[in-house]
Amino acid sequence: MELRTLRYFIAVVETGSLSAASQVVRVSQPSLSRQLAALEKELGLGLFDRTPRGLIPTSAGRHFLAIATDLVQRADLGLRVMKSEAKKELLPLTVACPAATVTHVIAPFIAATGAPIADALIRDPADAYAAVRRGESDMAVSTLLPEPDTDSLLLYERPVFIQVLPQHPLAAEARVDVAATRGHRLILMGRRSAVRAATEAAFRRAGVQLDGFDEPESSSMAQALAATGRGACIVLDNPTFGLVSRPLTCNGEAVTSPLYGAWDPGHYARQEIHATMLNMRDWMQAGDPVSAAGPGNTAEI
Amino acid sequence: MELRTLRYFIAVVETGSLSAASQVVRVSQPSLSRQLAALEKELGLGLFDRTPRGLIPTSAGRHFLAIATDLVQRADLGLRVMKSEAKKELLPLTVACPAATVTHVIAPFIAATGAPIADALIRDPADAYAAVRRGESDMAVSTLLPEPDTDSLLLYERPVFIQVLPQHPLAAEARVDVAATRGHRLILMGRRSAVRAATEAAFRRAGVQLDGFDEPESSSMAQALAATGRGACIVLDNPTFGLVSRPLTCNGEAVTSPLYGAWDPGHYARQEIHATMLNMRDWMQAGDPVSAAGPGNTAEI
DNA sequence: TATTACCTATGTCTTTAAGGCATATCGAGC
DNA sequence: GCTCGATATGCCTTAAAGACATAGGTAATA
Repeated sequence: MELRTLRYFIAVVETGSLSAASQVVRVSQPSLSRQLAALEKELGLGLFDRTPRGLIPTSAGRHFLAIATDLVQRADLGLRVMKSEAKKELLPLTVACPAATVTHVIAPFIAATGAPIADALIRDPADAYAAVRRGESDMAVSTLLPEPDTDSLLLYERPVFIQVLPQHPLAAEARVDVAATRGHRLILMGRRSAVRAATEAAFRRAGVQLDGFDEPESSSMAQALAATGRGACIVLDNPTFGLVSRPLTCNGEAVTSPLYGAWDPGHYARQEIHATMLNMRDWMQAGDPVSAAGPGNTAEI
Repeated sequence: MELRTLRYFIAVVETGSLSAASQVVRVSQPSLSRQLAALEKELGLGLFDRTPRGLIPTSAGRHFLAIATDLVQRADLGLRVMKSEAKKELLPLTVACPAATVTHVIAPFIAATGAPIADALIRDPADAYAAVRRGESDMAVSTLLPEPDTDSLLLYERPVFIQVLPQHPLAAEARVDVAATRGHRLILMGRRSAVRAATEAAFRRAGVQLDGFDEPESSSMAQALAATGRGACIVLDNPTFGLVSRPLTCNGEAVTSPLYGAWDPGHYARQEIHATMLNMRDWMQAGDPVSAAGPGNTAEI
């Protein structure tokens, strides 16, 4: 069993046929046919059911797919790690996180510190950790609580902002208490987001009724922005361009939503990932451009 | 980079020379020389310093060794898992645990349930978890608290026994309270064992002074047995052949020491390992031959 | 029902990489 | 300077991967 064979196997599962896989791995179809047969013989079981329309993996084949992808993924990762070591530079890391986190956290962090983050994959908060698990990225940044079997870190307790058009009455205040939102229409983004949970908890704590945010528009940023034109307020952790952002407070305390970093404890470059995450945490806590911004600064955009 | 190459690389690191490694992997020395050179070229860095006395790995080489062994180990494990699946049987598991655990727990468990445990590696309690981490065994059973990044299970709270010769006055009691040991010489095995910790805690709780167990003989079972001839009492969780074992109690409650099971959460057969561990736990809790034994039964041997 | 259009499997040949043998080379120790 | 034990290299052999042509089989379709 060699890694090459495993790559062929994976390509066949993914494409569903030898002919199609042969295009992907740039090897002739007969060669694939023979090597798969040899692999099945070595393992002692059938990995595919052959049909005239292609190959469909058996249950053993699906099981082996998990093993094979794990191995190939680790091998590629190992190669990446060693090659970066050869160039005597830090391994260029990739991070999976929501789109707003890229623009508001990752990009400024890279700009400020030169951290070795080479690419960012846009993922839902709920899918960011899964991307790490699938090996698509080296680490994840998300608002959701990391799963217990990953290495993780609380990066920052990010303030939640009330975001309105400049002419909105709430824009006159430096900070907005939950009680002060009474009579205003609030829009919370996402059905199961951490910001929504933190906001709902704050309103519950303050004993203030909260309504009007399960509307359909709450899932679309464009519709939410349109609603601000009709006087609505968006509740979000990342300031929105064109709106004035005012920290939301509850009994004088800022309402916050956590931001976590997570990575695979079995990653060959876990030390470097851990170091990068610690840097990101320190950088955010020392002077997150968002939270440190005064009313006339970044938070105003 | 293929698995074959990685195996060669590992053999060279382990033997320290191409000539010696060529004996191990049954490939000629020149072939190894060439393949290692090709590997170094592919990675873009030197893995070894060549000396007239052999090859010594560079720091990059030592780093790559960790990656290579991890990959090869997982590949072998994957092959094992698939082959057991091919034979439609459970994967024959191996367990690392202390010697006494084999005779008193693992062996009776296999005999009673037919669990798929094919082999047991004798390891110190402190080294059992490390054996799993090194890939030497699929799971570990130990008295020590498992490390947080492994999957683990509390198997059983095992009673601690006072073990004496049949003619010893304490043998007349069905159970021995910590207070009743006053005036007797106690021997605790091991300097940092869980049984010692549990026993010391029980004596502290009862306010009874405990002494005489930091003697040199406490580390050797043979010397401890000899001491019983001079009236001493051994404190252990596993009954000892030739001695009478009486449960140790503290304020009426049995003094116990925990037994844990642990395994690698990334193991390809983690479900099967988990199931086996759950079976072991249920079996121990339903009727551990040691704890269930009356005074005239197993505990008497 | 015959045809067509896709598949996969197999026979045969080519190419490439691994492997083996002999030997050159090198450095430490005597 | 010589020997010994190591690695590296030239040259040949072998085995496996790969390519090409083609056989065989099934589903959709005329």
